[in-house]
Amino acid sequence: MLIEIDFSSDEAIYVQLQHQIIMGIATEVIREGDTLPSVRQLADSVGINMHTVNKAYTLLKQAGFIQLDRRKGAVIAIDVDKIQAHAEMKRELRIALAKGCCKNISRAEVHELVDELFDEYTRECRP
Amino acid sequence: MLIEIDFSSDEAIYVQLQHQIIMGIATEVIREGDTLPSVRQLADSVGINMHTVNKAYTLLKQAGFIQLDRRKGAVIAIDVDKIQAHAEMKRELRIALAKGCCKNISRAEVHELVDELFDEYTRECRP
DNA sequence: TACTTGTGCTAACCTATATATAACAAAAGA
DNA sequence: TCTTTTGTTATATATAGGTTAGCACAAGTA
Repeated sequence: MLIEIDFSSDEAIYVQLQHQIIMGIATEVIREGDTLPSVRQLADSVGINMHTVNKAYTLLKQAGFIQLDRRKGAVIAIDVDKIQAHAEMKRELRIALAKGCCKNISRAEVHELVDELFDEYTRECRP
Repeated sequence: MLIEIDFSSDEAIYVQLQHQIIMGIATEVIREGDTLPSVRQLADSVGINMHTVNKAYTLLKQAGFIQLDRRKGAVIAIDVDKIQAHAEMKRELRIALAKGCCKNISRAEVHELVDELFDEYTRECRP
């Protein structure tokens, strides 16, 4: 999986790493059971410090996206907690949608945008 | 408009201020033309520094939610740039929805959530 | 044995956040 | 006119977060 970091971005490197790996799972570039490069390998290939990668991996583990195993390295393993995931999404969407509402973006336009984004994700999202 | 700050939150105070004011506009607690308290008044009433409020106001001005006038103070004035607002929302939703997709939250469930959130906003969102 | 793995620790550097204090010109009100 | 309040700018300080560096260890691999 190709990972690219924008060093001029105002987003922290470890946050960018998390986002790219989550996008990789959603778009099925990487799938359950696949392994990510080790913290040292990824740090070397991207050109950042080992601890920055470790921070991203640790947070992804806490969020239930990967599991860290000394034998296998970082393995994609989704721990589905729909209650928590739903609550987290609601919290994140509340402000984003309010901003759009202030800017006269209609409910229908948001629905269109959701469909557009979901079409990017090839991963099967079960109801 | 009542503003409450959670000092134990990991969100910066000036970010919390922005969010609460944006939510206030979306829920029509404050409307176009209404004035916000001055930076010093709000700082005093909330118990924070003047510069923290000023930072929030300046960013809200740059984002096109308020206008700062030496005579009237901070006035709610929406500068609608739908192109930019749409792009910004798309960027913010991309990661949030990808997370949900990984956690098996379906497209339909997201649509429900969008409707649920939009029902909180009483402001008329024109298409 | 030699190597790599995740993990833990300390230290240093830079930036971001928040505070305090001060000062200024423009506008409002008395 | 005088005073007060306004947004704005500036400087300084303290704390927290992000990133890097180097070192070390136990567990697992080749």
